[in-house]
Amino acid sequence: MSDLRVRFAPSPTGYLHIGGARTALFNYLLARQQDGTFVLRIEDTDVERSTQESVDAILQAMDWLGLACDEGPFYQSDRFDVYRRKIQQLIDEGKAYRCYCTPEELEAKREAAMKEGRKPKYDGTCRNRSDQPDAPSVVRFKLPHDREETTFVDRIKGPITFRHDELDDLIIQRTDGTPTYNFVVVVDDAEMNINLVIRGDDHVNNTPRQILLYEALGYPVPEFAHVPMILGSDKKRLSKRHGATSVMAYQEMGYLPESMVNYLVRLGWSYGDEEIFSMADLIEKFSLENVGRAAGVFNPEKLLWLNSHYIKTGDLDRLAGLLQPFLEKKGIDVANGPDLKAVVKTLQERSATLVEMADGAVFYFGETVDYDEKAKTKFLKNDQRELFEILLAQLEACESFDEASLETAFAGVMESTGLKFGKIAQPLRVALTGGTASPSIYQVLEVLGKETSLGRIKRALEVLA
RNA sequence: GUCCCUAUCGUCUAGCCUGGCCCAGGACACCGCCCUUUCACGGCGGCGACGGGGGUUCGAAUCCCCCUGGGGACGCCA
Repeated sequence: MSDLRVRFAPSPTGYLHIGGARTALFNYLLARQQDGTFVLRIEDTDVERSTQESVDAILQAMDWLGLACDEGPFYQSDRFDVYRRKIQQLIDEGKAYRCYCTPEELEAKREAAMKEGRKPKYDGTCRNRSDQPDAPSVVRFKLPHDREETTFVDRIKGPITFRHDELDDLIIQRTDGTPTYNFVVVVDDAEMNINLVIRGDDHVNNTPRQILLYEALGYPVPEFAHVPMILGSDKKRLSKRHGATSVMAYQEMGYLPESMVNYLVRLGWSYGDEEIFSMADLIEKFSLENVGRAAGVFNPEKLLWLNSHYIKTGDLDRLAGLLQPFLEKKGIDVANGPDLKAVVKTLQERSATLVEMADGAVFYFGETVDYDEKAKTKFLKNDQRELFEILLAQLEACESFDEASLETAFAGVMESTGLKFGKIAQPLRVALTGGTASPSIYQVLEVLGKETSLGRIKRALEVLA
């Protein structure tokens, strides 16, 4: 085991979204690759907005993607006493102080600053006061001014420098006594010995003050790697109006987890011209050095393409198992039909999602099919009566319904009717499947089986008009 | 507004560090052709980009500067 320790630290205020999943994935890949440790920490210091349902949803999504953690999940809500001690320590050392300014006062100052074109910062009103009014207070970190700027070398973006006069005294404890994000993230990452923090780009601005906090607390400063954001097609931050952003929504839409993993990793990372990566490939090949520095646009079409690839090449047994719930959701009793593996085999080349596959599979189940109206009027006409009767006789005589004997039977039909294959196949397809698009007619016959196939042809004979 | 990040086809990207092999390669999408019993798959081909301006250099997508565009942050959210 190497000493690399990384973590994923979602806040449980909703489902796991695309962006979070990618961050989690990058952490996971590096941990596995370097035989390090992947820690999962639930950032629920905002007691108001955090829910157990969200925690469960996040855990479920990570499980679906195959991102198992090595330690955790740890909950920050279990650790409030640790934070309280550390805050007291800072106060005792004169590195933090109580501030009695009200939210209203602060808001007014912010607005005024913005209006004057200044960066809205806390003005330090309470920084040096010695009285202790009997009023609600927050605790602020006293930003050290012993140097003018802080620089860190981001593993993805390179060196980044912030001048300290851009920073202000941030609140580390709220009026209600709970600690804030920028404080707990430092304490926890330090206490959990995290030495590489991989997180979203939106945190670079927090990094310098966090570094100052590490120093004030006497902790070693970890390395940072800030991964770019994911945008929607309009280059705005990805949100629900761009479509589904929840990882699990894609499972419901019939996506395979490996498609999502493959897509997510290629969004902002590349390995030459390669497009297809298994988790094992990624563990071997992933590197922060090849992660791009600019934000990327989420492209559902490419995800769909990857999904069709993985369905096309997927294991039949597994796909059958994954497909079953989608069929059941449509009210289909899979026991009343052919072997699911055989069904999948006929459909995997023509389905981009499991939902599509389920749609395409319904005709295999049940005694009869519902005819598509247009298909029926076009192909189930009275002048096809003779064709169907010959078809019926030839297929009846067909001992086994394998491709070879079916071909023989069709040759017979073509000979006695003088029709081309297409003229036979299309009406038969409608009789068998109810529609004009399906797997190859031989496959359909074979999978449906002799009894069902003949039954459906007989029924077609009854409805000819 | 201020600060930070960023910039190759519509999108994801290779190339950039170590200038010439790049009148820029791959993938998705799109278009056409082929294959074909339908729908698909597949094969072949096409469309399509170095944001702009200055430098440096014999030579720049590659190095430097400015501009512009895009994103992010500026919370008693994380």
